[in-house]
Amino acid sequence: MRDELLTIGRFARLCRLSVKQLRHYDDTGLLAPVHVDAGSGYRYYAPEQARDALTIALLREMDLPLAVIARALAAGPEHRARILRAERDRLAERIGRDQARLKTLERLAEGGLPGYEVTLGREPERRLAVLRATCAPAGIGAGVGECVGRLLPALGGAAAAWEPPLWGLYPLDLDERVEIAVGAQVPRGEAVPGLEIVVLPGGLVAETTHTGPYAHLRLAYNALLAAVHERGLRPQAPVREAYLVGPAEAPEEELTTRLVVPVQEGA
Amino acid sequence: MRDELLTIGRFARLCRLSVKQLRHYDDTGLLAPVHVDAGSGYRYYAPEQARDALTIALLREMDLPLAVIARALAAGPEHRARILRAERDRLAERIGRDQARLKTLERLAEGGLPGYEVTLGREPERRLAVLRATCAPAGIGAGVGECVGRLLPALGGAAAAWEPPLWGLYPLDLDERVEIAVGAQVPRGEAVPGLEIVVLPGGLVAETTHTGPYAHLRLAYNALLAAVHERGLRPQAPVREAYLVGPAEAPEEELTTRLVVPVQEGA
DNA sequence: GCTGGACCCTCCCCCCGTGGGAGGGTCCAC
DNA sequence: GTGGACCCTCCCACGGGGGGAGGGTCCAGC
Repeated sequence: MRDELLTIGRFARLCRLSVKQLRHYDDTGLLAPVHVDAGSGYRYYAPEQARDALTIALLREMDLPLAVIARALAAGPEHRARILRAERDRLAERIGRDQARLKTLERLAEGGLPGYEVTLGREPERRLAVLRATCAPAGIGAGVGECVGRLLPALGGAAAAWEPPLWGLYPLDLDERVEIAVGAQVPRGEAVPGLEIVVLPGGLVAETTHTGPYAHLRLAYNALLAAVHERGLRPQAPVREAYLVGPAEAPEEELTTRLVVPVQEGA
Repeated sequence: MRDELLTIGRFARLCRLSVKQLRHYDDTGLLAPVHVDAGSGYRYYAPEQARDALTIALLREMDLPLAVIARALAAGPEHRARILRAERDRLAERIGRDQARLKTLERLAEGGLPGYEVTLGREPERRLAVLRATCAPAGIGAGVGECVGRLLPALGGAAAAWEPPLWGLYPLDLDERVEIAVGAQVPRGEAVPGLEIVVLPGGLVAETTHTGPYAHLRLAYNALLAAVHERGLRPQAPVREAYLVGPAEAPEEELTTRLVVPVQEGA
C-alpha cells in the first residue's frame, strides 16, 4: 500500500461520485477520508477507500437510503444480505404500488376525470347480516376478500334467505384503521348465526356505478363525493357499495359496483 | 348553492386531506379557500371546492407533483389528458428503472458484493476497427446495440479478416455525454472502409469476467475498480469490454463479458 | 520567487411535500 | 363565562443532494 493520497476531486472522479456527495458522506460519518489536513481542512482519500466509495455509489443507484447503506457497509456478509433482501422487498412493494398507480393514471388519461353519472334517489331501508373487520387503508381489498370468504359459508350454512348483491359498508374518512363491514340483505325477522344485523336507514342517497377494477373505485368516489358537495349536501357514513358483478363472475375489467352515499335530508 | 361554508378541519376530513396540506395548497395558490376571515385569518371552504380538493387528493396519490396537478386543474380536458399521459409515461419509465434496480438488488442480495475474481495480467497490443458514438449514460446499451448493428455489415461486407470477440471501449468517468467505441480486432495492415482503426497498447491490465445481463456490469466494475485501487494502481482509459457470449448467442442470464482495465505500469 | 488558475474549504439557501410542535387567538355549546 | 375544540402563524425536520458566495491553498510554469 503506497501512501499516495488522493484529493477529493480526483477521488470523486474515480468513484463516480460528486465532490458534494463525498463531503456529505464525510459529514454524516458514512465515509471519512483517511486524512484531513489540520491547517487547510483539505480531505485526502486513500486508494483503498475506493471499494467502499464504489459500493456506496452502486447502492445509491439502487436508491437505498444512506442510513441503510451505512448499516450494510458496517455489517458482516450475512447481515448485509439480510439488509439487501429487505431493501429488495421494499423496492418490489414500491413497484407494485407504482403499477397500480399506472393503471389508474391510464384510466384517468383516457377517460378524463369525469365520466361518472351521479344520480340522486331514494333507497329503501335495508336489513343486512354482516361481518365486521378493521384494516389499514391499503389493506381494504384483502380485508373485504377475507370477510367475504367467511361470510358466504355463514350465509349458506344457515340456509338463510339472503338476497344478492353483497354489500360493503365503509366510513367516510379513511384513517389509520378503517372499520369495514360486509354483508347481505336478509328478510325482516331473520337472524344468521355468527353474523351481526345492521339496519341501514332508507332515505335520500347519491349514487353512481363503477365498472372496472376495485383499485379504481376512488375515481368513482371522487366524482360521487364531488357531486354531493356541489349540490350542497352532506354525505353520511357509512358509505355503501353493492357488488353487482363480483370477482367470481367476471374479469377485473368488468367488475360492476354500485356506490351509494346517503345524504342528509332537508336542511 | 347555499352559503354554508366549512372550516378547514371539516373540509379536510371530507376531502381526505390533512389540514396541513390544505394550508400548504392555499399558500402555494393551488386551492385557496373561498373566504378568509380578515380578523382571525380563519379559512372557510365552500362545498363546491370538494371536487377540486378530491381531485388533488387523487392525483397526489398517483404521486403527481403539486405543480403538475395545478396545471392539470387549470387546463381544459384535452390539455389535461395530455398532461396525464405525460405523467403516465414518466411513471412507466420509473417502474422500468425500478425493475432494473430490483434485479440488481436481487443479485446483490444473493451473491453478496464480492464474487468477482480479479486478476492482473498482460494484454498484447490490439488493432481494432471501430465505430464511435456518443450517448447519455442511461443510453449506453442502446448506443452499443446500434453500433454493433452498423459494425457487422461493415466488417462482413469488406470480407475483412476480423477476429471475434467484439470489443467495446469506454471512458472511466461516466459524464453527461459518454464517448464509446465498438469494434473488432483486425490484422496489422488491414483497413476496413467506413471504420476507424484504433490501436490499444499492450501492457499490464486488471481483468474479471461477468456472467449475466449487461445491466449488472456495474457490479463487476465495482469489484474490478475497487481491486485496482486497493493494489495502489491507477486505471487508464479506455476501459475495454470483450463480448465473449453476446445477446445473439445466449439468453440474458448467460451473457459473458470480459472486463479489462489497463493500469499504469511501474509507479 | 511569483503568479495564475485549478482546486479546495465552509456556510447558506434551494428543491419537494409533509409532519411536528410552540405559542397564541377564536368559536361555540353548555 | 368558560372550557375545550378548533384555528392561526412561524419555525424546524426529513433526504440527498445542487448552486453559489466568499475566501484559502496548491502547484506548475515562468
